[in-house]
Amino acid sequence: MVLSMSSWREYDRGETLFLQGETAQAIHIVTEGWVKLYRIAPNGGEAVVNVFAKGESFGEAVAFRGHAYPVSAEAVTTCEVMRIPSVALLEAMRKDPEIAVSVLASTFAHLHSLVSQLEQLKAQTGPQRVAEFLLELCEHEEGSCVVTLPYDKFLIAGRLGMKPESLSRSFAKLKNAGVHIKRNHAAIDDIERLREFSETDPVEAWHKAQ
Amino acid sequence: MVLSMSSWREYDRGETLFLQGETAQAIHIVTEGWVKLYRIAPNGGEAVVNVFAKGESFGEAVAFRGHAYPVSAEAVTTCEVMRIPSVALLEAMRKDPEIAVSVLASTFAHLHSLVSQLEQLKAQTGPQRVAEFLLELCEHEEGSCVVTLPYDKFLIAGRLGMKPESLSRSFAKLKNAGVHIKRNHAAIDDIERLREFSETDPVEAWHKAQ
DNA sequence: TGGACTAAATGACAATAATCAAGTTGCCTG
DNA sequence: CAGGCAACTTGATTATTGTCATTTAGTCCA
Repeated sequence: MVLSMSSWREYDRGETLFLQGETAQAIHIVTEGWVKLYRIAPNGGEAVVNVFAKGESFGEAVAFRGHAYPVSAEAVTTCEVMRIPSVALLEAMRKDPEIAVSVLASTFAHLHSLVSQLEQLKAQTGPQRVAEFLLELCEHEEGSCVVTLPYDKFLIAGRLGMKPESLSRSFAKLKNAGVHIKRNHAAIDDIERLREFSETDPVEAWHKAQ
Repeated sequence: MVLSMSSWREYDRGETLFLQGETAQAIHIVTEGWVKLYRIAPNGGEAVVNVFAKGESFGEAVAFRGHAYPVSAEAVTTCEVMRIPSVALLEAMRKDPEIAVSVLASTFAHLHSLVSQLEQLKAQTGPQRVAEFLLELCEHEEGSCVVTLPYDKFLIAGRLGMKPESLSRSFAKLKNAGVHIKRNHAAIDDIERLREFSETDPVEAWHKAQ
């Protein structure tokens, strides 16, 4: 039932899914590619709020009330997105409250991710945020590994609240924590060591980075 | 029904309502005073995520899944808090899906507030964030007004992602935008002018602040 | 193979915010 | 009213980040 009312679309890189201020009438699920949520401040600055990958959904909380989107969405790669009209999901929710609970759970995940970002911005230095970003990409908890940077450095910088130049310098500092960047791959010598770097006091971290 | 299962408690200033990592079993509604939500980063830094006033609720999204709180909560003034066990609300939601929708709406409000904070941190300078904070306290859209700072400056600084000293200096810079601080009151000469300050380009704002 | 384009790194400098230290100010209490 | 405490302000210095300009490297395509 829900599926029957859903539509499905492809977007090219750079294409806009919706703009902040538009009235929300559907929730979106990324089925392929990457979508970024960003916000333009009145002074013109862009803040990347989140980047969603395959399987993730966004816009739940907004759509239900027909509020205006607080953010804009843009495809950062060619991608496929499923669109579920909010009326369809609302109806489903009325029939099965379990659905309501799982929508809430998903919304909570977003809330949690925003809280994490706030913590990082307020309490960590640039290189520490980069370290944490890399750690989240790792699949293991220890040892060494090589991760692929999921999108270009310009976007990563935005996501971490810094300029591309600063990201570049952060990568340079992380060499002392055993991280080597080559193209869009990052080789991490020792995951534990990198985690320690991201968790130590900023002033200590500074000495280590020298 | 829901109310019959709820409890009600007073907290002294500085008392902890819950700590991050604890399992959530209830949502909280502030009926008097102020409660801050904060998060301690692994490196020891504290990030104030939000400060809630009378009438506001928090913890909805977490409680439903019995997840661990991502943040800690502490009373910043003496306050009264209502506690609704999540089982009670879950049951109510099953009976009346409308409740689910309104819980989602409230969760969305939090989500929106977090997005705003991210935007401010990523795209605005310190003084601009302070200006915006003051504007949110104003009840009018234009003209002049006097607002009362809702909590002490140490906490305001934390909420805005800066050190108390920086807040102090920001206030000093805002004198040029027609803001005068006296004790815990801020007199704003011209709301429009202050808004313009918070919305102009950082580099322009700098010239104006000289 | 050789441009031409783009992404990224680097250097020099300005600007913003943190840190440390020293004053204020107001308030409470004996 | 003096003394002491706590919150806040101010000053001097350092560190981090942003900005602008330039260089390097990689990729595409004829």
